[in-house]
Amino acid sequence: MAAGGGLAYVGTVWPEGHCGDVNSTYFNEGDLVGVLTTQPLGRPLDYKAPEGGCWAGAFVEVPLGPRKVVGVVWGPGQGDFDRARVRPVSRVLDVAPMSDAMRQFLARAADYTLTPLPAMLRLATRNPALGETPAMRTIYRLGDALPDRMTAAREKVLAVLEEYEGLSFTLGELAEMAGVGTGVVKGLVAQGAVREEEAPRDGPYPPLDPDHGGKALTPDQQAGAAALRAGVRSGRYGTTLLRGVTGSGKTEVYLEAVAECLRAGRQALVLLPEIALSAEFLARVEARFGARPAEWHSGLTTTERRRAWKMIGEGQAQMVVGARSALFLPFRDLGLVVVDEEHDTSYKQEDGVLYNARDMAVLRASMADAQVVLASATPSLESWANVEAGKYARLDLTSRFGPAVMPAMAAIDMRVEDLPGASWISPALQGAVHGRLERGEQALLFLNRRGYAPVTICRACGHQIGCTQCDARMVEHRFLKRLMCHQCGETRPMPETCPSCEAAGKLAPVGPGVERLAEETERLFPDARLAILSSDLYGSARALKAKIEEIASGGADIVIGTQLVAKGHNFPELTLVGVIDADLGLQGSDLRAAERTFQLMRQVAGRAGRAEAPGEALLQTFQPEHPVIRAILGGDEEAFWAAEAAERRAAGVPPYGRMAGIVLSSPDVQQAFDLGNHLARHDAPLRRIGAQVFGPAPAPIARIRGRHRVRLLVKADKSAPIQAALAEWTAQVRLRGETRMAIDIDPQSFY
DNA sequence: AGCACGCCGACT
DNA sequence: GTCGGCGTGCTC
Repeated sequence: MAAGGGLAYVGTVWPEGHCGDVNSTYFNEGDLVGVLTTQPLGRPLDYKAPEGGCWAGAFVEVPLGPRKVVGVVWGPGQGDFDRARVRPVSRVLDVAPMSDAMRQFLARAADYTLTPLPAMLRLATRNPALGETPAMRTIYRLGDALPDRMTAAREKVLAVLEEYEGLSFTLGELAEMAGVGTGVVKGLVAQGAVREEEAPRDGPYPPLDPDHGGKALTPDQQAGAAALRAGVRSGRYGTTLLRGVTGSGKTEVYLEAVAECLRAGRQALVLLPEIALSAEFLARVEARFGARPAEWHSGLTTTERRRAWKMIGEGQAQMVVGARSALFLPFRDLGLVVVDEEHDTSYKQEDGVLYNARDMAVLRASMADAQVVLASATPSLESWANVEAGKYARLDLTSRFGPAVMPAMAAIDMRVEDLPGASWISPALQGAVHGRLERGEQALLFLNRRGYAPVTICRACGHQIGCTQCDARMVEHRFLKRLMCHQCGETRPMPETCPSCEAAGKLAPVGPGVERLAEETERLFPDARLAILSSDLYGSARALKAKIEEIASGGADIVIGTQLVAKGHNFPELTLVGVIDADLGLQGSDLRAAERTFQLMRQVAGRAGRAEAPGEALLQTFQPEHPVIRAILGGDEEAFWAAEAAERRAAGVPPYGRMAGIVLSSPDVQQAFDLGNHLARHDAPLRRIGAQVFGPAPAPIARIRGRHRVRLLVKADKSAPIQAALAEWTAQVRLRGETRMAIDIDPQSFY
């Protein structure tokens, strides 16, 4: 820990023990060190250690050509560069060095994802102003002298300082806590009874108390909590799949594991999908531990970001609640990683690097002797298979917390419902909604499609309006009065005439989006208060979260939402969920279509009936006999997973085989295809490990932002060393001009 | 990533 | 002649 609670900042000498690594190396002045920067050079460059030497892992500033860049001392220098041209490290930055374990983790993660190491380092240092001296602020502490005249106001100020000795307050904070004006504090300063000090703005986070506010747990929860606590106490790596239906109290259970981790003096990380990172969740953590944890997500300001990054690196933040990139924070001593909603597909996305946060969490934990808890109501097939294979432990929370039960689920067979054109709410569903409205309960109509209508067609010539930059149709957003491409985000005004045949007044919307569904709902239920929840309707994540909270507190009778309503928000009044198009996710030939639809439908249905009133979920479908629809309705999850697993195993695809997607993109289709064909022909490195190449073929979205995309798929045995083979294979080609190659290990979709 | 170098088309 | 296009290569 930094001396003096973070006061001894400037010029801190990071001692040996501080790194958390017993065997970290020290380099004397003039020694050759290898410094890794975020510049895409592929490997560390040699520099001379600066005056005073430096530790391996130190953050440094080095000259690179005419510039100065930030880097990390990765290890000893290579010594293969003309010694006379080696330049010295400019300076060592005043932040905690990167631990050996963190450097190893980044290296392993880079190997796994076939990402250049500098890009990996960028993920771990994507935070502001490391090189700058920290901003200071004035804080107020108890002084040595007594005031010559004691008043009631002065007493209050001194009482606050005595009660919270060791904590530091700004002028405003102290005055507010004492309930006095700032003049009183200033008066005490003049008399020496209160001392002014300069302290870094980046202060430690308030301590969390593992025994602050434990809730009474059900026997089921107690058993789960005990098992997780034992895992944390072991001080070794282990992964547990914590399965429990919505409302079964998973959060309470894993917070007990966090508590045990805090007791052990180690740091805990809770990963959430970005959208689920809500004030509600943070309030629950605060209620349990008596103070707010550190946060890490895209909405932080530069100052908050730097404080979190530095304090986590010094072990001055015991718990971090964050989105997936929090996995790359410089924890001193990580003892537990919770991945909540572990099946969520947003864990696998581009941050410049293609990685799956769930898998990287397991990798990082295994290298840090930490425990992993994967929590979900509907686990991914990967995790299910890892449990079956004995790699993960499994805990099931079966009973729902409180009096509510899982909603009754039923299909509405749309083949026999009599629906006029341009309407999507069947009479059966309308009836159910009426019933809920009469009882003063909330209903949710779920449609996983943003906008007004997914297709705009010309009734004169049949033309469908597409994006000029992408191979995708423009989606009408009536709220914005524009057409929008959901691939590149480009918008343009809704045209009056057909762009193809120029006929006027012939453009017609086809199919529903949530906005159009809202229109129909308004017609059917003119007296109900409507709310639409769609990620594009609110300017910011903050505004969206505010809207969600308004709805949760009863600010709407009917909620119309896209999939973001499925993600971990409590709507206590909600008792009916109507899925407008349960077949939507089953179209196409994606390998994971069944799994995703199953997860999404179960999750959405789980929104209904959390509190006292029993819930009901109705699925509108044109194929009620479809095995996935039947599995969703039947609720036999084990049977569904087993059947799905058997199919995947037979096909030799993930999680029973390994796959990689290679996307080549270029403004010129021919160049992308030529490169793809060249790779496909020179597949010796892949054949050697028994892997097959499919393609090249146009990618699922053949053009995005004006770049044509060509895709190759590689399929190999589970045990085959696919990364090494892919590296050798792709090294055979050199990318020229505008052509780009992206390698996606374990892709989420396999069209 | 930047930034320099260098080798070919249309301008004062 | 020379300004400037961006392909290629280098950065310790």
